[in-house]
Amino acid sequence: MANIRDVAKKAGVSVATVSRVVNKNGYVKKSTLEKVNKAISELNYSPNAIAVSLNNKKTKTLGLILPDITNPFFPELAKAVEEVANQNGYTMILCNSNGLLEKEMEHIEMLERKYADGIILASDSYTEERLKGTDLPMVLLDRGVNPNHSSITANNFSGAVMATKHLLKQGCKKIAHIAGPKNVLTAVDRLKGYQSVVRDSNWYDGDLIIHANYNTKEAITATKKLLEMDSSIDGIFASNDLIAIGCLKAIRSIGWKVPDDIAVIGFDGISLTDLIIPQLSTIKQPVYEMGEAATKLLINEIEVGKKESLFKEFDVTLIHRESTDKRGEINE
Amino acid sequence: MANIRDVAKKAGVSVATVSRVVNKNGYVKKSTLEKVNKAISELNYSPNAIAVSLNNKKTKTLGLILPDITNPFFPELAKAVEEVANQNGYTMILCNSNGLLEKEMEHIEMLERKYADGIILASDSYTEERLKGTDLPMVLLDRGVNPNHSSITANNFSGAVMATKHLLKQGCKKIAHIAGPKNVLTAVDRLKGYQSVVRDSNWYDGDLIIHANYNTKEAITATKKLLEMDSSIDGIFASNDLIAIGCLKAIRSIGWKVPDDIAVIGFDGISLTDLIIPQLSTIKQPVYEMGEAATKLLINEIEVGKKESLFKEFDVTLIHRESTDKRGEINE
DNA sequence: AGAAAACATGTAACCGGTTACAGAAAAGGA
DNA sequence: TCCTTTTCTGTAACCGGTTACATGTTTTCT
Repeated sequence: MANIRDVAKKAGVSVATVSRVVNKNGYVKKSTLEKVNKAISELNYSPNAIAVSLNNKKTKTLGLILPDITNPFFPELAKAVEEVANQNGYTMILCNSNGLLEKEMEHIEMLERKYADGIILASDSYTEERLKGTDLPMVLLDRGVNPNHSSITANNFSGAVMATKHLLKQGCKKIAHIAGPKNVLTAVDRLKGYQSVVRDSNWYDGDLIIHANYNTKEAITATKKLLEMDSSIDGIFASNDLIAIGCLKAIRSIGWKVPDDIAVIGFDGISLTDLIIPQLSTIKQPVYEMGEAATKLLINEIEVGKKESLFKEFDVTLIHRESTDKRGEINE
Repeated sequence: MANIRDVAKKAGVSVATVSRVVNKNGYVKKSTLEKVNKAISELNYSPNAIAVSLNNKKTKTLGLILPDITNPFFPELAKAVEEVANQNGYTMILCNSNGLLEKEMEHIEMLERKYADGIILASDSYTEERLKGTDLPMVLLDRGVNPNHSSITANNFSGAVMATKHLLKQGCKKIAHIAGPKNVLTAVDRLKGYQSVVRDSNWYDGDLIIHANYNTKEAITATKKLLEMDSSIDGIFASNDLIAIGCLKAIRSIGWKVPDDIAVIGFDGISLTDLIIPQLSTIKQPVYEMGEAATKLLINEIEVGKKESLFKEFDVTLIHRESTDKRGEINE
């Protein structure tokens, strides 16, 4: 591949002039410009991005670190990040941390060595102290307010409130909550939202809360355990959609009917919820918008610098579908 | 961040010596090595990957271009690629082409400029001629044999045969096929597999084949059309799982029962098939293994060079679940 | 002991760009 | 016309590494 010296030679000018033409800065006589452009197109020259990066310490590369792209919540996020990045001339490196702090740190170090310009970190496990070594621009997803980094979140608390109230409105008399892991911020907020609604009900009992990881398998066991313990439960608010799907499977396996015997609502709004039967009610996060906002925020920090950490919280919306439709409000 | 000259100065040696220590090549006296290592750890030095790349023209970066990470088939592939890449010290750039040739070419050019070491291309739309400008190592997914590039495929034809025969064995008397787009290779192979089994049946008719894109929405319309046209159809082989899910929804909306009135089988084996109700029978591709193989092949081509193009075809497996279980073979 | 081989380290060119600086040419102003 | 300003272009240092080559020091072997 042709380099800048080849072009300079062919055009009969110096490399500096070629550089000026390519970057459209400095003075260049019209006739020279034409000569250079001719040489450029004849040699099919385009500047070596590595060499450029070595100079300006910018690679036009963003890192996206997430627990697991295989978790259906993340592909849409990744897509948003990639698209916005591309629109701004950036490229996206995808890293799976499997939720491991170690992996996260490895990835961050790698991205630093490779001179990534910034990082979007969607992490369960991150603790602030571990990050302080890094001075790369970084935007956090789902991490809550934080003095050093901007962050993007959905309103998990109010979403949980909506979900729980929705179950009540549908006529549920005893609502259980399958919560996510105790150390995950979003799970904690959703749990708090649930509690804030039901705490003062006469049927409320701490045993109605059971913890599970954000996946289907564990949710099945948890649900069975829950319903064995108390068969008067007629509503479940699951901390995310994958858990909710686990509920649905467990419920079906013991022969109960959804939503008549028991209503189920999830959280996240992954597309799967629309594909399963019965269709799952859920609290939808504007995932794409969140990824978009995170990326724009990051790019802005990279390009114009950061004044202060921003904390942006997105509203969630209730999607009412079959799995909670005890009152037949949905007409297909 | 400290650079090699800082380390050299601190250790009282030349940069060449530091480089030798870092890369463990050439001769270095034990005492010198210790001095240098001390300086390295004190300064927390790690070599600038950009500068290294500028020298050896290798970035330890792979590009993965795929139509849409949002399509549930791809996250697992992406994960495999990322994991294998990481294990070998590579990093993965993810690119969505949205199935557009233009976008694909843009991404390839960008990856070239950024000195990616190789590309894994999972493409529907690619045509050989467009690619000939590139001399980057490249492995193709789902593209069939090809003189210039190695490729990884699943055995789509034999999978389609398995699916169709499975429906027959379950007692289906008239099997329709919802095929994927005509210009997509995998879709064509699957169609051929279907035809090879049913061609000579007395009930066979070209109208039993209908085309749809690889998504749920179109599949719903297609299914309804199909069943309106011929209500004696009692089995559908869908060209992929997303289409199959569309079938399920359409069938349900007209009040038929799966699998009693009609059996449905998909293709791909995405995890969704296990989560929906009824659980979907499908032909499972070993997606992770395919991504793994593609990445290993690519890295091998990058590091040891390529002798010839390899064409590796993976076997698929039938997963028999509720959606085709007309004979009650499955005991839960 | 002397020569050859192995070990140890530094100098400087190079990868492919950008850019500060300097000098020359053209344009503008008095 | 002469001086100042603006335009134009080239030289060379620099970004942060790697490595060929030269040179010097030890070891090893006869």
